[in-house]
Amino acid sequence: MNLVHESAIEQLRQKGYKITPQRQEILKTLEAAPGPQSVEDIHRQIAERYPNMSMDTVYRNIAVLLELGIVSKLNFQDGKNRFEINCAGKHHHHLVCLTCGLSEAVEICPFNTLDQQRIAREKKFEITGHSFEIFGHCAKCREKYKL
Amino acid sequence: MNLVHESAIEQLRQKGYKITPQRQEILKTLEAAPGPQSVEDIHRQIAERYPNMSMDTVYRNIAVLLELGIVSKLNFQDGKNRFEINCAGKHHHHLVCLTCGLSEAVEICPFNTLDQQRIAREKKFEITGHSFEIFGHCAKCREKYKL
DNA sequence: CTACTTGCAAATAATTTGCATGCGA
DNA sequence: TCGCATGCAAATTATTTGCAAGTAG
Repeated sequence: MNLVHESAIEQLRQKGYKITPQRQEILKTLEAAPGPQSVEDIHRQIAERYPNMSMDTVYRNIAVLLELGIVSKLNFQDGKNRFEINCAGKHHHHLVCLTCGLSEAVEICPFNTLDQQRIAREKKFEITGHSFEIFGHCAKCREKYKL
Repeated sequence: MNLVHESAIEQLRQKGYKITPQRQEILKTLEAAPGPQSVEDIHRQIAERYPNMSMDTVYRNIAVLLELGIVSKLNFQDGKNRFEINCAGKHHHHLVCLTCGLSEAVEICPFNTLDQQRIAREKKFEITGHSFEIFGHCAKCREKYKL
């Protein structure tokens, strides 16, 4: 089946977390998502099929998935965090439209290994991650609102 | 006097905003700050001298300063936004310690003009800004908690 | 004087937590 | 069975907004 899914489930199991239907739904939703999803987004999608799924379960499970490094947290400056599943070998960042709020992935990552090593060495700082988002206005909004 | 301060005041004036003591205090606080400040940080510092300064005034004025490009908004993944004054010619980013929450500025910006132009062209995306933060553990915390 | 501002309080919005019940291993 | 998980509701935290009173220009 899906390798990402299997590996996530395996990691959960190994750390003593139980494989509940809710957890699986959250994973499935993130896997199927076209882009980063907010907790509300995730909840809404699952609630269509499981009306008694609660928001806090999403929050709690996202926290677990973050802890295990299965998902990443992104901030698009609109007051809510968004999450996306980490597909190995597909490191990327986002163009975030400040007008419509939609985001698009871009493959470029300007933060190269050399710079990382230099900073780690010079500052004795252990780097665990980085965030890089590009803000602006997308083609559609520029056209629509004459930006 | 302080050039940054003067230019900020001038911009406010030109846009029809009034130069209230509250606004000046907020600017002074940001100018004197050693790093990005949260709204609460700013409020606390001013409240020592002006006990009836309210939080919402800080929020409202930060919004104005952001609008005019006088300050930048930063997100350090801890649930609150932080702000810092834009000193011309001193573009930089931050090392954010996930243990103690403190940040340190680094001069490097990996996002070069060429990449910006390429993205703008290829995606027809108008870039207005970007955020780049490096997360991890600082030297002090690594020592203290044996990370 | 007059429009922009402020302070207060109440309203939102996002996220967290306590607790009794439920369910995977 | 046993401990992690869940759902519900209440609590927190960050931020926004309505409104009457205040003040810069």
